[in-house]
Amino acid sequence: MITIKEIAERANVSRTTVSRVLNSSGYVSEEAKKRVLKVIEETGYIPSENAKALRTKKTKVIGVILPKISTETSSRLVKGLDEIFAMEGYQILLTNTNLEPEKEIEYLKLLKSRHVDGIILSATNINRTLVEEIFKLKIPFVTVGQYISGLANVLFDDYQASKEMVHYLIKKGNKNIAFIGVDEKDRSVGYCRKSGYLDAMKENHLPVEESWIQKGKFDVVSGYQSMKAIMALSKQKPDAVLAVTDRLAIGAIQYIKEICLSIPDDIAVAGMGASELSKFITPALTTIDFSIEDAGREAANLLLEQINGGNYHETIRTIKYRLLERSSI
Amino acid sequence: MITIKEIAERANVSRTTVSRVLNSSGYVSEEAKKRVLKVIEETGYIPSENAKALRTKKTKVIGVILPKISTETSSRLVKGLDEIFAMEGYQILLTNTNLEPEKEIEYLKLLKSRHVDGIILSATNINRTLVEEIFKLKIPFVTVGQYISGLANVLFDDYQASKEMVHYLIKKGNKNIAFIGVDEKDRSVGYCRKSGYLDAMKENHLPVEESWIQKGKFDVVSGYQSMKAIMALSKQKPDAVLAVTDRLAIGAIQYIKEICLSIPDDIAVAGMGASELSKFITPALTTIDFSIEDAGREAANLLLEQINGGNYHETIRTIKYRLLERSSI
DNA sequence: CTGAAAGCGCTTACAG
DNA sequence: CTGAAAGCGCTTACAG
Repeated sequence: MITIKEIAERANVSRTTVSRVLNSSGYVSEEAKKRVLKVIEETGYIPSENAKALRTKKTKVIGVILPKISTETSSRLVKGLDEIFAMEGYQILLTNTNLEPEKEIEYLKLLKSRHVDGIILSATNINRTLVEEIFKLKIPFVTVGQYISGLANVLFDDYQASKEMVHYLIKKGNKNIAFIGVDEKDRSVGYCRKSGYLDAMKENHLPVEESWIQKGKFDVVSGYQSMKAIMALSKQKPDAVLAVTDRLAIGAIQYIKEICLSIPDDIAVAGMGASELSKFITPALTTIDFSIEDAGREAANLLLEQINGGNYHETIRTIKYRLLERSSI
Repeated sequence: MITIKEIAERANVSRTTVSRVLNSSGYVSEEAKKRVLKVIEETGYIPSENAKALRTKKTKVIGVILPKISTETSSRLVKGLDEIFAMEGYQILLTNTNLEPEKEIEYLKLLKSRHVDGIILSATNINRTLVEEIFKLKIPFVTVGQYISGLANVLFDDYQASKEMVHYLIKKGNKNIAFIGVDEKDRSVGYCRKSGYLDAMKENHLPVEESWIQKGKFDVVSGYQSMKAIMALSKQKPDAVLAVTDRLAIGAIQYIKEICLSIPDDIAVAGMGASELSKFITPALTTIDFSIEDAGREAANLLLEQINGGNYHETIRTIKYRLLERSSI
């Protein structure tokens, strides 16, 4: 491989001078500069970022920790991140925990060892050891999707979104509203969205039958099963259902169609997430768009602020969601 | 930051010895080893991959160049890649050209400057300069999706898949089969899939009306428009349509529904790509699953072979596709 | 305007 | 079994 040394020799200057033209820093005579540039052009020399990083302590790479690599959420988030980071000349080092919590810590260390300039964590479940490790790192850090005290957070308004959807259902004439959630260990999707539902029902003095509340697992099949359970177990049959995820909602729709009830006349269905799917299924699904790309952009900007300024105190940015009215309600 | 030097001092050994226990290489007495390990534990020392890479010329990172970051194809590909690379301790450095050809070359250089151990290129349009740059790089390299002579290629069987789908359409009783394609500059999706269609029609002695062949742009809207054009311009109305992409097919379905024709009775619709969408729209779309994850795994393995063995001659691996029979035909 | 030299944090012959 | 020293490819005070 060709190095700065060789360029220096060929151009008849010192490595210092080559470095200066490379970084346009310090004084270099036009003449010397021209010679150096010519040699670089001829040789196709590309400076080693690695060596540079070792000296300067800046790698211009950002580590991203994802819970799952090929979900729509992950790819929308990465898209938003990349938009900002690419503009500033940062690269993204991708890391996928596959939902295994030990991997989060493993990757935290790995990213540290690679001297990334900052880390973005798309979190699902937060535990104490993870948080401790994050603080040990002492590195620019932003988490998105789950709140971690003391850090920079980009959050979705899970509680309000869920609440607003219930209000919307009620406004549309529904009263007996069932709910398909997920494990509450997932604080945002599991706990907050359920709270929103419960509080909205309470505010409207609407009773909630215990059997109306079922728990699924982020996939279509468990949406189907949850809906089935709701219909089987409830005394008062619901006239609407809110699922915390579009896929869950789609599963519910499948079951409702199967038993030949009509949507939204017999049962209205609400999803959350605004997946691509939601637009094209029949009936088109009314859902919440959490604007994941915005979250990505916001997170990138927050991280950049830390990298450049060094503002490390707790920050919370809540991303605006939109309720997409379609035909399932 | 804490370095190997400090560990050495604290453990009362040389940096050499610390390095040896870090890499379990060479002889180290149990006693010395124990001391070193203890200090590492206490200090939470994490060796710098950067410094290591500078010496060893191995970074354990793989550069991936994607045409678009948040498509289903990209994320399925990355998933496959990650499965293999993660097992071998490689990280993925992600790079997104956003379909701008100049960026491909830019990122090629950037990845080189970061001393990635190899590069995976998910290609769309191939041009001469790009190919030249790739060869200049002299670095383990695999392209997926488009053939580049002299390199390791992971390809989809676009021609055969398209042909088989037409045969299937014919077997199901369709004769007048229209076609929605894309620009033929995209050799795989545009050119090969169209050839497959044309040849299958010819083999079956089926005439093709010029107006049956329309060109879209990878999105739902242009599928809709293409279908509209087909219906408006054709003398003999088609009884089936093959779209080279599921999104195109979904656009076609939208238009067909809009003019109150029934699918598949009046017009059968075939897609390609096996997007998530295809499963859930009504009617469920018959399509081709190109097994993108397999392609990712295959590409990763090919690259690893090059990295370890240094086998640089042309290779072609064609990934098996599956025809998914659903209700749109 | 220019260059010699030190140093970033590692690994690896080499000598003992 | 262990360590001194050189070197990976850069940048950056410092001196001139």
